[in-house]
Amino acid sequence: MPFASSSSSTPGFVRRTAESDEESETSSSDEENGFEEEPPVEEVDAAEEAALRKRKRPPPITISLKKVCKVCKESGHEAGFRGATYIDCPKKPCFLCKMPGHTTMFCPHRVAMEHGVIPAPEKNTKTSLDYIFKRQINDKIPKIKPEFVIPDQVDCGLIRFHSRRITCLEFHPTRNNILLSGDKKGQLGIWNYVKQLERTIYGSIHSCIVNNIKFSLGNDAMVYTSSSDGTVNCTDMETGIKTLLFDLNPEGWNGPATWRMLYGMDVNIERSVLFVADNFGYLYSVDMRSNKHTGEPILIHKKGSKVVGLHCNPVLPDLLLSCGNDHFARIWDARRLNIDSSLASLAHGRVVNSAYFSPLSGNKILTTSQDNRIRVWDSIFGNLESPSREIVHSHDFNRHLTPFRAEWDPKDPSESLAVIGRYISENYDGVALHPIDFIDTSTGKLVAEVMDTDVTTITPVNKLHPREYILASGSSRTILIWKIKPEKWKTKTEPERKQFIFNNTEKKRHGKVDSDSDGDSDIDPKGRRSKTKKCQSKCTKSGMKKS
DNA sequence: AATCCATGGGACC
DNA sequence: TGGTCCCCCTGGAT
Repeated sequence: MPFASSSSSTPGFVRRTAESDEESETSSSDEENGFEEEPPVEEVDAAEEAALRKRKRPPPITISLKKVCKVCKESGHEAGFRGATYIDCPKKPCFLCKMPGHTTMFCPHRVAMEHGVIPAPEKNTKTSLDYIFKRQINDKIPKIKPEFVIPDQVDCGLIRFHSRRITCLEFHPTRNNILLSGDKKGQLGIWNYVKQLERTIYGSIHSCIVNNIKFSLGNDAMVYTSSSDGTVNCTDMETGIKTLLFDLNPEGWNGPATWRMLYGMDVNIERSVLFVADNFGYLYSVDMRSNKHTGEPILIHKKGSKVVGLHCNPVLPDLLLSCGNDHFARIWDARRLNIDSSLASLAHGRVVNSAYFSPLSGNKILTTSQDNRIRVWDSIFGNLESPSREIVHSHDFNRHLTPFRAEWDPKDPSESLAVIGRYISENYDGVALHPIDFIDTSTGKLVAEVMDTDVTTITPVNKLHPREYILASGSSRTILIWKIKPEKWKTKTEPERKQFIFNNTEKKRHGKVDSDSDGDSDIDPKGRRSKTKKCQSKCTKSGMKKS
């Protein structure tokens, strides 16, 4: 059993570890009057003019007498945070669904905490009873699809031993308690999350971003990593000794026009072939027995564009799925790879961050695109012209974040449940938090969301354990482990949405702790006690490190 | 404490 | 095809 099994108070599961996270509290302030602290109008204009002069541009010819919107520079409204709620610029398209005519606040696809994916305008016209009623009616609607389980209780632990942001996570294929992590700097972390202090970091595996961590069947002591430094390495987990398998930049750095980076990687276990793809659209195959590059590089996406991801079909390993910056995901027969030989091209509105075959049957495809849509194709043997469903979800990202990827729950027999971090924040009791969403991809419904008041950063990297009810997340430099108690998991046909808010500081707990529950907080977003027990805080005062 | 910047991607010219 | 500017939620270095 992970998490040191002990009693329900989980003493072995230390939330804070030595040297971990002094700085993690920085952005937790939530002034309700941030706008009142803006400098006066004259200063704003002076600063703007100075900035413009600096850029050697003519000064503005108009003098605004009011505060201006920082997004559109017009007066009359202001975009930005009001407390923990972000107010959109009304002149811009909705930040969530990208359609004009409304702001994120009133987007029909808004993930609003009170009522799932129901359009937000109802927010102000209905009481919560209406939603309970509606939900109960909905529960009566029969479902054809197989059942799956959603979390009912979660427990959380975190650690910070990377020095840069986490870029990828992978559970060890056979050792249940081992999590591997890659970071922006090129380091590889190995963490036994049951024995908190048992962790290693290998600092010289790569020289920049680790984009993929994979294992090959047969030797689970060796871990394969690909990186934006253009190399694939095979590292012995025990010794940290690495073997260079593949190097796309043997000449060294000669500028961005020639520097090749590896973003996609997967292993065809049957054939012992490792596929990697670069930022110029090319696919490479490496024989894992001889560690030799085989064949010629093949252009699989628009020339000069980045191939973002690769995935081999779990049932038909010769089927290869790729996705790229050219707005396409493509299916290939790996035995007959050549230019223009793709079996299917799946069009997307923007860059495709990820594309995955479903983990059990391999028959479905789940993609995440920067157009803020998760797409599902229900059968690779069916019509692939258009997706079976498009789910609007906030995962637009800027360059400072690891791209969001919706990933299947490998344990869900119905191949419906997926997990993905959310970009847009919600106001959770005065704090802006970015939850991790569990989505039923068969209906598009949000069935659960988890977040921690100690982690105010965005959590783009998420990985579900292949066998256990555990979610690993990477949020900036922090790695989180969410344990979803198996005995508490419910099987449901129409899942009720669950929130898991970890409220770990005395400040945040103030007045909201369920005194009967041994320190477990039990609040809903408005600070009222909720009907069901939703969240558990495992951070006792003694377990916390205070600066 | 404020500012800079990383080698991103899109829109627009 | 290339240059320029813009961007809601970074975060380390200076």
